[in-house]
Amino acid sequence: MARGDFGTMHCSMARALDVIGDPWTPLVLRDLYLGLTRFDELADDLGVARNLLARRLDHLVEQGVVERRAYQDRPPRYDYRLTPSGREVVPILMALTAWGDRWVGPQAGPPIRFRHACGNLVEPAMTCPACREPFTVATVTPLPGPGHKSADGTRLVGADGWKPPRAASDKPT
Amino acid sequence: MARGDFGTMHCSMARALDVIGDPWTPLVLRDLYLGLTRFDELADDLGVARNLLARRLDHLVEQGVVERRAYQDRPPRYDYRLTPSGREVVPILMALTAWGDRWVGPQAGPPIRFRHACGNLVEPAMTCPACREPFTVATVTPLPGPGHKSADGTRLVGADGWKPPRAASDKPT
DNA sequence: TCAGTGAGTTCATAATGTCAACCCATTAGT
DNA sequence: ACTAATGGGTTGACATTATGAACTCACTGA
Repeated sequence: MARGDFGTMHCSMARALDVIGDPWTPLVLRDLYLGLTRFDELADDLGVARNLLARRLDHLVEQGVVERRAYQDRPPRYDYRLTPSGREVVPILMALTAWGDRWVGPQAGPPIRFRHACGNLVEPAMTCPACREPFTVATVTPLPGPGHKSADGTRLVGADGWKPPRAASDKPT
Repeated sequence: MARGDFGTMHCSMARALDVIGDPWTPLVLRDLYLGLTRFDELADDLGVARNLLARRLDHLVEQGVVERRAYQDRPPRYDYRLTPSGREVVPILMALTAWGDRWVGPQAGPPIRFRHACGNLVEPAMTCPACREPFTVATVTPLPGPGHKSADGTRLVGADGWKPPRAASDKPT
């Protein structure tokens, strides 16, 4: 199984990873979110090799996450913007950033925080929209959906007696 | 800038990506969450090269996201479990899965869904814990935090007049 | 005319990933 | 006692991908 097959796997996460699973890609998307739009800005800001950045951007455009548009004609010049699907990834990147702060961040405290329109300074976390409680492995159960096939790592889903993973420090059963 | 430097960048997301940014790693963590624990189970389920899986697991153990423990002594046999930080990544993976369903998933519908302890079948989404509204790029503002340094892609954060990215279909200003 | 900008491309080299085969200690089957 | 199977890897050859620097090409502005 090679990385090139991610896009055809019957697994939504693998398919998502095919689009944004490259290590540079989330950083590119974050920069587009923060307001950088041009090739050189991205290359300079991230320090990524320019040919690699070109490939990543092409891929993101193909996948519909980023749009390439001309902002002048002579000479032709382009910039890059998030599409609706691209904008929907951003909160996930915020959650990832918050996780990084919590567990592997620099000692000095979070370099970046987020304020919601309601006025609150919030730590991005997954919350159940219905009851407002945070999602954790202990309070969420995976179930087979309409497109479920029992294969490729999802075969445990929906098995009778499924339990959230034991804490690493728990005794084996 | 090489991928090897991600762990030392002054950016919580880059540091998070250093830990879980490899394309296989989220799939490994998902399998551990779903209940697989053994090397061979993971290798067979994912189809990942075994030496690569060994390296990924070592890295995850080093970073404290996964714990390796002996479950028998003769012959020595080990399994892998999520640590607290590992369990905290899982909701982010759920969000990624949901994004994949929405934008790049198979036509047949989501292969997997999630039920919260409150009884609701929910689409994992980032929600403001205070006001219960979903996070979007339009309702969240990034601000410099206590550990902020103006460098490496975060220099736009907190700039006066920062605005969420325009829709790709909007006219340029 | 000459330097600079923006958006890349090309090339040599280095690092990683992939695949198949192998190893080792033990247990199960015959 | 011999044989195969299990589990958790390691080794090595080969293929793919990433990196970094230099180069291109079409302008623009001084």
